[in-house]
Amino acid sequence: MTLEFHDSKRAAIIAAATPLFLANGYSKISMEKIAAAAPVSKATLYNHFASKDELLEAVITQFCSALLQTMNQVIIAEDNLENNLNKIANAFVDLIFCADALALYRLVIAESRDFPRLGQLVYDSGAQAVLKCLGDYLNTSGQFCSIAPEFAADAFFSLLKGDRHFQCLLGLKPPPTTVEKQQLVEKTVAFYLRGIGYVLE
Amino acid sequence: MTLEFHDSKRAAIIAAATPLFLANGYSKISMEKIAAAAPVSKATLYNHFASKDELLEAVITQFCSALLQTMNQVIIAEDNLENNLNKIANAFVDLIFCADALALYRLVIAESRDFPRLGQLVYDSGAQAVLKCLGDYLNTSGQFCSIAPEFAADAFFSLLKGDRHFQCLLGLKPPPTTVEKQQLVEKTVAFYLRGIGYVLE
DNA sequence: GTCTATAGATCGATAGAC
DNA sequence: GTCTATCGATCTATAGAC
Repeated sequence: MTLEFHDSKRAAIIAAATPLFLANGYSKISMEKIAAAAPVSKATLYNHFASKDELLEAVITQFCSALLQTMNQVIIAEDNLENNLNKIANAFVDLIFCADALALYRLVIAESRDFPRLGQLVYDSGAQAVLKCLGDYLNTSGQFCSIAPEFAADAFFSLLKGDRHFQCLLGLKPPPTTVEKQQLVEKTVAFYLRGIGYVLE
Repeated sequence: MTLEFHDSKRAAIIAAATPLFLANGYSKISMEKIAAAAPVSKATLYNHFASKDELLEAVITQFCSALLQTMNQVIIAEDNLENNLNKIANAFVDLIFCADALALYRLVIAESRDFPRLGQLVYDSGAQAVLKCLGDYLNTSGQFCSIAPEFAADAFFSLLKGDRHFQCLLGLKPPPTTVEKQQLVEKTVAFYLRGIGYVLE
């Protein structure tokens, strides 16, 4: 058995770096702090990740797929539009308002200028997949006043985000409670169905 | 005449720091670079601003009021709802999609964790004022299916932001062109009027 | 592969001359 | 008030022993 990298150390590094980056941002966390939290030496850190940039990318990649697992489990059944939209809306607000997702938003927006690949990575595995899913569903389930499906899908998620999401990003308000999220979904779906010209059954 | 601070130097410092912070972020710009760009010595910089934090706050404060001047010039005339919404929408998308505003979004979201006052400052002088203005207008111009005015105002601006604003924040897409903005406003206003239950005249 | 120790650079903030 | 020069701390990344 030749000398090999210990995957457990790599996992430990990522596990230690993830909450540090999410809670404090990229530039405020040094490789020294990550090494101490792992805990490994700084040299070991650089044996597994060629640079701090590379470590950040690994952290974001793994964290994105973990976050999106719940959203991908939403299955659109053979039900009426209103019920399906409610189901999608609940999963979506749970996703975007959880503390981890908010921290991810902040981190990626902050670092996307210096790491363009980061923004692309998060968008492709997140927003884009969700938008396409709803767009396809709307496209197959009927035509609504000749609204383009892409526009309709975008509108749905934008309404659900709303101003509250922005306030949460700025740390001005806490994430909505379960009750607040329920009210948000109800009002939004009702508004949305009228907007796309759907007549309630 | 006693020794006094030269206001022109203070203005020069802010003028030099503003584009640097907006284009590169807070932590990547050193006081040395700002001093060199002003141009003043680093000691002079610290005579006008006790710390780097204080300088950032002054930069954001001044930049916010400058950005919002155009939006505040929108006057809601005695016209029908559709025309007024179109007017407001055009001013809003011009504001939020301009390169300066996008850079401000990125900067404030990135730094709001370490400077909570920054987020409050930007939100109060920006989003909150705009939301309240539209909410009051909707409240006086009629009742729409018993939708709360705050919800209705939030929905309008959220629809206008849409996914494109997020993509612009991440640097994945350029700001929409004049034509694209026009299309966005048209589609959004039409969708919105149906959503709030307004019958086109 | 992992460790300790350190190089090399940059940062925020200050001291003292004028 | 403004300047030059510098302190003390912190950072990313690496060299060499085991």
